[in-house]
Amino acid sequence: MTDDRTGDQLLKMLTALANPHRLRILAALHERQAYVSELARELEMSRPLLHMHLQTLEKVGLVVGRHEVSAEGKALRYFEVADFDEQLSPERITEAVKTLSRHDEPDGKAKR
Amino acid sequence: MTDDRTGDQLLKMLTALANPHRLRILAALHERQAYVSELARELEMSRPLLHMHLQTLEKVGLVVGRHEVSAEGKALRYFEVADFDEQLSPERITEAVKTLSRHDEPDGKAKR
DNA sequence: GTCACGTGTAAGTTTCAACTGACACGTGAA
DNA sequence: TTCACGTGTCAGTTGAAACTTACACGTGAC
Repeated sequence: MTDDRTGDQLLKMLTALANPHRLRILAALHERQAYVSELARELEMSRPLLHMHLQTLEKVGLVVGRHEVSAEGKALRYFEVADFDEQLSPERITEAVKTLSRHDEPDGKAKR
Repeated sequence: MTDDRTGDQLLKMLTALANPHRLRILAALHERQAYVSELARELEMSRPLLHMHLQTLEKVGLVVGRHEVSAEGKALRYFEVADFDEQLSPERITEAVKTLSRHDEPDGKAKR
């Protein structure tokens, strides 16, 4: 499950991780899951900004969100970290690059 | 050597890796070392662009360069990949974030 | 009804990485 | 002396990511 990740997927994962806010978010959610506003307070960032970063993380599967209704009837959005494990080494990268798509060739479905 | 990497260093490494060109560069250099112009042809990218990416990679230590004079007296700049091995998991990230510096507090040497 | 707290998102700005094109310099070979 | 090939760097453009502000909506408590 961790080795059949394509180069494109690895690149997306790296892109998602290459941000201090998102690293902090992952660390915080690893301690305990939380809902958005709660997490925004804890990390001292604006809620829209956190929302954006959470979307980025969720899109690549590093985090999973779910809806939950609190006892007071509030519709909360809880997030928790996904359980990933990637290795970064020259060998691993060389392997991944083989399945990394190029965005310059006119043979694909790109506009030509 | 791989565990005492601070959060800041990890972030820099991730930032450097989060780019398709740089992944390709690492893969190519893992196969065999090469000098700049040579590599630019192989990867079909402009030399200034490659030069820039190589600098980025070298700055974080993912690649090391050295000067070498060819038989014809050309001063060539050879690069090879460094031997790195980093693990990416929620645990590892949580650990790294503890040593991740914040850039919003006025206690540092930042302009205030 | 209005406040406090939660959700989502759209619009606009700012910041920065990525990229191109051009210049400068050095060498050996024709 | 000019060409082919190597090096390095700078100035300027561009496009995407990051971020702020503001709006819209829903609920239970006062």
